[in-house]
Amino acid sequence: MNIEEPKKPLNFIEEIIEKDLKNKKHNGKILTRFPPEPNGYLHIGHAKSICLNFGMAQKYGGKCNLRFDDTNPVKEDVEYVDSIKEDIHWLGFDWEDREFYASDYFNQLYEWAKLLIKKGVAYVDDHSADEVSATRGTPTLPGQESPFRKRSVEENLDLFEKMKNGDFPDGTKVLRAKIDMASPNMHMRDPVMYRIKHASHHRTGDVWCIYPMYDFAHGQSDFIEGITHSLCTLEFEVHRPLYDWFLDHIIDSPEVNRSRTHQFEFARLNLNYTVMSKRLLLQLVRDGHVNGWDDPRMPTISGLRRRGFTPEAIRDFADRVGVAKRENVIDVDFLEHCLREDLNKRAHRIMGVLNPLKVVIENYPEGETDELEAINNPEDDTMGTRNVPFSKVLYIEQEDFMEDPPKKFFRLAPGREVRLRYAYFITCKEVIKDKEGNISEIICTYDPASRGGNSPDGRKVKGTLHWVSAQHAVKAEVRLYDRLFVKEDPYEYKEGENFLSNLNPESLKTTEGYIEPSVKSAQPGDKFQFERLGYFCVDPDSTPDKLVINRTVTLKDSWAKMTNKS
RNA sequence: UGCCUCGUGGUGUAACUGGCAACACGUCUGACUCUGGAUCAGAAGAGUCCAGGUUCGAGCCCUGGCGAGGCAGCCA
Repeated sequence: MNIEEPKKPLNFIEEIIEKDLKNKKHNGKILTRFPPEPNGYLHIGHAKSICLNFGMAQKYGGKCNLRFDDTNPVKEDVEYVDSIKEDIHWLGFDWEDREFYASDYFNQLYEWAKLLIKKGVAYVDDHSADEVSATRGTPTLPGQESPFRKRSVEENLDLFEKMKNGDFPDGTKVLRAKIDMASPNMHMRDPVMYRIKHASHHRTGDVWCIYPMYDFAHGQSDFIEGITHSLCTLEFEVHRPLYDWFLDHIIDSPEVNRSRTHQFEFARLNLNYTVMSKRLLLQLVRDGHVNGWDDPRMPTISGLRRRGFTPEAIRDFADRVGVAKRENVIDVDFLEHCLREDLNKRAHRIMGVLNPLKVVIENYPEGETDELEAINNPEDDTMGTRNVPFSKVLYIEQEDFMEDPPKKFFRLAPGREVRLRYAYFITCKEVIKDKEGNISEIICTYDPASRGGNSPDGRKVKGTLHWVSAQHAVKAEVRLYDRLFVKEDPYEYKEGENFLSNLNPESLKTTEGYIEPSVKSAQPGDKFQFERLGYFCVDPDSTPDKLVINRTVTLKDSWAKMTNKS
């Protein structure tokens, strides 16, 4: 465990686990589970839960199960099962052979339902959904008992079996727990345990036409698997009495009961400039506001992966935001900070120009090419060096030249000398404009003695620019992403509007970039830093003759910050 | 006029279970630099939602307010 000096403070879950471990509550065992419903793609909020559940298991020498909460066949699909498994593995976690489904337990659940009927604490209700709803009361008003509540055990057993056999159409009957229609906790007002759905299930096919509700499946699934700590988000807090109630009525052995599973709730992750609801994410996909679940602007795991995030960065993020019970909204900047920190250490550096400005080196021999050595990663010299070709015609970034520069502009301007990274010092001699007066190219001279980037006379230049040789550069489609929403809180909109009106119309801009030839061999998923610009990765849309590159995140830019202020 | 949970710098998370609030991110300085990146050094920023109470002493305990979130699917 952790007996070391720095001892990071424990979150409340860790405190509970350590206490339980000390008291040998579960015979010193820890077993958690990650229980997604396969009805959508996983997002960064799930990543927090995955990291927590697998992380606790790892930290305390336990295991973590993967269990699909597949109790509602009409919403679920294998497509989602597959994507969820892929995402969890990609994040770096493994459930080994412990891949379970709530549907694995349908038989057992059915038996337990009959047991509750026999105990007189469950009954078949003929009410329609509307009637059930109308008699449930409100949070401030008690509900009314159903007239079917006092059916005999025999009748209930018979009816329930007929429900199972498919004798009744959808919605005509439900099995309910007999608890307390006046309970201040709505979930205890005779909650529905089973409903009829003549729908085929992605795993059990047409074997069943009645399906258990979440509340009647989750706690028991935890119990069957021997989960010690069932971690979920805050909205399930009010379900806990019910979670316990079902178990109370199912477990008859005091010894088993002593170490049985317990639910603990933590606050879900929220990010600003982002929506996290599966329903809304689905809407974005279905209505074509983004290009699929893995659109790099989506907060889905698959979107982040395609955007160029690393699992390490996401895990670090999950670790650093912590776990507590209070509502929180985390700055997306912090997520990006964690990413930059990771990529800074590992990303191969190359040069690429996004908004090219032609530079002609007047005194450089026509047709000649020079190979200059460039460092692949200044943070890690084991990554070595590469050669970058230099020639008479180059591209630099438009923003790196100003005809009439302000005080603190360190880059190129008429008469000024700057360094081209790993290459030469150049001095701007002339600015050439087109008929409209736009700068079309600039003429410079270079100092051959500054080859490699330093001048023998020790003179200094204030600016260093990235560049690319025009004749050697590889063209690529570069996709520049920005946040999907313009508002910090996308749910804040005017009356009559919805969250879609907060979509950022400029969340994706595409441009043609010129990149140094070493990218030619890059494969989808490869990540690198374009010096001075940001981190980028190769998109799977790339083909052998067309490179598509995503901008993952920009570098911090203190010049931009300065100019934005004034 | 119900129940549950929560309320600590701008944002998160801590405070050895009562000893005058720490860490990270952000912000602002400065140093260094062949990425205006990275790195390094430093600063500002909360007196812990409010009001009482217990105590020598409270962010931690008690009482009462106020505020936020959750709960009325045959969704999970």
